[in-house]
Amino acid sequence: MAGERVRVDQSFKNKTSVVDIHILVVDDDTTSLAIVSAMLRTWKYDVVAVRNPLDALATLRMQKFDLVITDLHMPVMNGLELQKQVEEEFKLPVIMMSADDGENAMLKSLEGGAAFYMVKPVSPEDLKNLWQYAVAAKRGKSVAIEDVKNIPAKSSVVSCENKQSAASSVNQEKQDKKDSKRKGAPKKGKEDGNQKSRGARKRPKVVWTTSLHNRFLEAIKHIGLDKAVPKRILEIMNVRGLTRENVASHLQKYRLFLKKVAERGLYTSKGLSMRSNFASGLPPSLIFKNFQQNYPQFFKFYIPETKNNMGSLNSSNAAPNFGNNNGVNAGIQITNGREIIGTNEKSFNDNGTSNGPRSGYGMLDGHNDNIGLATMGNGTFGKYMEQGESSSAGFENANKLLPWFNNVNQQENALPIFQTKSQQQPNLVNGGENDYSYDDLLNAISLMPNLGEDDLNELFLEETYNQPPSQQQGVEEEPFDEDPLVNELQILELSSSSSLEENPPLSEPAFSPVYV
DNA sequence: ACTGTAATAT
DNA sequence: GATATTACAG
Repeated sequence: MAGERVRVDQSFKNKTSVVDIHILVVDDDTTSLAIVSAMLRTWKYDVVAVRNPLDALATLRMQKFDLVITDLHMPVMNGLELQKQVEEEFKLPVIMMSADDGENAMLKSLEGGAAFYMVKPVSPEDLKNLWQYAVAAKRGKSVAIEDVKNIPAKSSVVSCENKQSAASSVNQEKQDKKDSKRKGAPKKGKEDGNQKSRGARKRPKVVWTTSLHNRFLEAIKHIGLDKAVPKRILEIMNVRGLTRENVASHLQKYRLFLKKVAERGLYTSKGLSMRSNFASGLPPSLIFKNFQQNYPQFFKFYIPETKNNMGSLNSSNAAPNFGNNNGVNAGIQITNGREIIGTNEKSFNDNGTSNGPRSGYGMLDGHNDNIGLATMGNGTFGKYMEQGESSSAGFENANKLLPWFNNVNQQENALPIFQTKSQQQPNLVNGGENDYSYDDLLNAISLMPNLGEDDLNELFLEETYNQPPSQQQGVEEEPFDEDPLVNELQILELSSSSSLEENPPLSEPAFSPVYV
């Protein structure tokens, strides 16, 4: 039902026109309705016009739309009420339209959930770029909003991706970092500014779109976490124009992210944004399903004998080490906010060179949204360990665990992950082992401290806007160009020549990487 | 030759 | 703020 696709004309870059965006226009004023509809059609939108909200709802139930534009003031049901209903039933973005330019009406609409507010009379220009709302909503994230003017800051749709990791108040542990390098003298005898007019970068910046990042994640998964070094990732990603430096930079950031997440215990509201760039663009449930399918063997726990033994883990139970040459032990490190179980604060920043305790960052699988789905409540680990007495949310127990994959030694690419409720009690959840439902997600999330309603809402929104393919009805899935602006990066043809046989580069790219 | 890390530039 | 570049060290 809500899984229809939005196809963006490849040529939109020049023509600024969009095809296949279905818009429902609702206005009791026939004239206004006709004008707006006509204007929308000039921009090549597919438009259906109805005169009252009830008809609108009926129409929505019969036909797929990407966007609803409604007048605010209407009899029987006003635009706000309609928006609520549309939101609830169809999860479509609603754009409010009204001659009322009062702040009150605008704020009410936007706060009520409208994606945008347009004051009548609307101009063609106002309508030109509305497709971006549809696309943004559909993808649960922002797109490159280019020409839309006056985007209200409160828009719930626009740029929701960019507000990732807002606070990030975790920067405290790092200031005392003895600033070893780059301190006094840049030895390299290039003191003065002989900057060779580096104003123009040879290559523009790579935009790490979700898809490109997903490819990056897939490459890591493909290679194996501990072997995932820039050069190798680059090979596997197989993206034309992408440089090792690009990958290294991104990998650096990615690791920082992982570290942060691991340190924070994977569950805080602000620290783990479901919309992080490092979260896969897939909906959480789908991610999880995928993960389960891809790594069924990983859904077991290893329970360490004691706490604080991470640094002395022997080879048979060591966490995967993907800090390849610096002795960093990677593994999920559950924190209770202060102490990191399995290592300790002192050793966490230890930069020594001996075999002593090392800190590290937890590694997640490429679809690290999984961490957000971890169920850590009471009973979750009942199968594997004795439960404490806590009857609260149950994190106490979790703090005593150091779960990661049971095959950590067999496979170099072992990935630590938490177990889900579904995984444990497959028969109790929707009767299907592989079925991760909303309830499942909600259940898991709700057991995590510091997750507010907003987070849940976000999750639901994302889930809704990104229906798994299996739930899409009769809509063929084609690669979606999330940012069709530029298309310079191309996937290289699969070169099956060299030593990549066992791990051939990814093929069949499903994205359009871009430069900026 | 390559990597990770961090500082710094764009 | 995200990404690139650079320096440095291993």
